Amino acid sequence: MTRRTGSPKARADAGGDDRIAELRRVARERFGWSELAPEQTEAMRALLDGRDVLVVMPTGSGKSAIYQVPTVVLGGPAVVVSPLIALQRDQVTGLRESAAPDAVAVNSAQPESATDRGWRAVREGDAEYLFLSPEQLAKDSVLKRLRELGPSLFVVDEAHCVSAWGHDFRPDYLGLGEVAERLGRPPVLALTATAAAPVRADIVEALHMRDAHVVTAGTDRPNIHLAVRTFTDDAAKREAVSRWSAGASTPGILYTATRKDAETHAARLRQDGVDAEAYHAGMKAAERRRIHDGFMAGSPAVVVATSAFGMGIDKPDVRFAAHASVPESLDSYYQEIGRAGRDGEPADAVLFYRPEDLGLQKFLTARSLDLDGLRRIMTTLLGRDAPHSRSRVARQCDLSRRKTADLLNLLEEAGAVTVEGRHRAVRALPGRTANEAAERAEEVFERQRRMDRSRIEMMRGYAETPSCRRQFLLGYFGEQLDEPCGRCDVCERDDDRHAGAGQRESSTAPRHRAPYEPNDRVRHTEWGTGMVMRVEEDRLVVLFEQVGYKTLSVAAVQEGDLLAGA
DNA sequence: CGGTACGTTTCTATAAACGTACCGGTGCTATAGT
Repeated sequence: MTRRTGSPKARADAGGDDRIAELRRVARERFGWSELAPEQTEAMRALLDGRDVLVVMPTGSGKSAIYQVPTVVLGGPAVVVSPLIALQRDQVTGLRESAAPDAVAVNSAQPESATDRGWRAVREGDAEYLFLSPEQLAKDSVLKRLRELGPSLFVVDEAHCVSAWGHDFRPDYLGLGEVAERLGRPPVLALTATAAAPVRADIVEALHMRDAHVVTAGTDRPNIHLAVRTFTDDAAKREAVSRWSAGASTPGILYTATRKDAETHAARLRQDGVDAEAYHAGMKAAERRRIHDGFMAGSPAVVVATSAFGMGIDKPDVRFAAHASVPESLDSYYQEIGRAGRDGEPADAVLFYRPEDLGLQKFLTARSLDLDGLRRIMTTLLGRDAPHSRSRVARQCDLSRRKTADLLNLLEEAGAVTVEGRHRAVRALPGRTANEAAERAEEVFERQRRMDRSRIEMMRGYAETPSCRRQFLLGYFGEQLDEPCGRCDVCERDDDRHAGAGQRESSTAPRHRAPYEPNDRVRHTEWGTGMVMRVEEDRLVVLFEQVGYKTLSVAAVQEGDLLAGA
C-alpha cells in the first residue's frame, strides 16, 4: 500500500514540538479550547504519527477532540462510526454550531437529498467529519464513495459496541476492520469510556488495529458512591426500589431489566409524586426523543429505563443511577452508573440485587447456534474457487443476511473462511471439510458463550463481594486501588464495625499475600492460559482466554499445584 | 432461569393445588402501505 505524500508518517518526522504546537493552535483557534489534557495530546500525536490508537477515557473528558483536532491538521475528512442515529444528529449539530469544521451524517433516517448534500459537502471540503453506522459501511456503494474521498482518519466512537454488539446483535461491527482496509487504511482510532481486558482485545481484533497505542485516563469516578442492597423476595425488592427512588435527589436514572418493569416502576413513582417517565425501545421514536430531550432540560426528573437509555446522555448533574435489577455484565453496569455525577459532585449508584435476577441475564445472553447453517455455508463455499458475495451465500443457503453475517463472523474467527478486499466477498480456506469447519466455528461460539456466562458471574461477584466494591470494580477494568475506597457500603459498614469495637485494623498490618499479582500471566492445568485480574486474601480472579472469568481459592490452587506462571 | 397467566385436576369446590405455555434487551435498514 502506498501512502499519499504528506502522509501522517512523513510529516511527523518534521518535529514533535511543532506538531504539538500546531495541535494546540488548531484547538484554540478552531475549537476554542485553550488547553489540551496530556492524554488528549498523547493520543493526537500518535495519530499524526500514523499509529492506531485505542482511547479509554471517561465521558466528558474530551474524547471527541482527539479526532476533531487532528482531522484539521491532517487536512482530510474523518470517517466516524457512530452506533446511533440520534447520536450522529447531536454530534453534527454540535459541530455546525461551532467555529469548527462542519459535519454530515449518512443514514436511512434522512431524505436522500440530504444525504447527497452531505456527500457533496465533504467532497468539496465544506465538511470534514462524516458520521455513519456500521451498517452503512457494509454497503459497497457507500464504501466506494468513501474511498474516493481518501479519509485521513477512521474513527470508531463508543467502541465498546464492537464487543458488546458485534458478536450477535449488530454483526456489521465485526466487519469494520475490513472496511478500514478498503478505505486505504488510514490510522484507526477507537474511543470508549470503559473497556475491560477482553473488550479491548475484541476491539483491537475486530478493527484490525496494528500495534495499537493505548491511552487511558483513570477509570475511577470517586464521587460516585457505590452500594448494593440484597433481597430474597421480589416484592420486597420492588418496594425498596420505589421507596429509595422516590426519596433520592434528582435528576436520576433508574434502570430495569424489562420494558414492563420500566413502565410499572415509572407509574408507581408518579403515584408517589415523582416526575418520572419510562423509556425503552418499544416506545415510539418521537416519544423517546421527547423524554430524552426533557430529561436533559430538567423534566422528567427521573427516567425509568431499560438499557436503551443512556448513550449520548451527557448531562452533568445526574445525581443517581440506580438498578432495579442486575445488568448482564460489569461492563454495562459501569457504563450505566458512569452517567451519574459527571459534574464531580456526589452521586449514588445503588444496585438492588436478587441472585435470581441473574437468570434473566443468562437467558438474554444465551444465543443459539445454527450448526446446519454453518455446514451449508461451508459446503457452498468449498464447492467454489472464487470468492463468493455475502448476498449470494445468503440466497444459496436460504439464510437471512443478518444470520449469514453472524455465521460468517464465526467461521472467519474459526479460520475457516477469509474475507477478500473487494466487496467483502468470502472464500473458504482449504484443508477442512464443511463439517470440521462447522465444528471449529462451534468451538468459537462455545468460547464466547462461556465468556458471556463468566461475565454474569463477575456481576454476581460484585454484588456479593465482602470487600470494597470500588476495588472490585476497578480491578475488573485492570486498575488497582491500593486501599479500600471508603466510599462504598462495604467500607462504611467496616468503618462502623471497627468504630464500635474501638479498634481499627491497620492497613499496614502484615497480610497473608497470595503469590500472585494482578496482571500476572498464568496457566491453569485445566483452563489454559489467563491473566490474574484480582487478588484477595484467600481468593483470586483470573481471566482465562478460553473459559472467561474464574474465581479460584488460593489454598486449592496451591495444594493442587493448579496454576503456573506463563 | 424464573415469573406469570391460565388451564386442569381434585374425595365434583361459591377452593386450593398442580401443570404447562409463554415471555423476557439493545438498532440499524429496507419496504409496504397511508
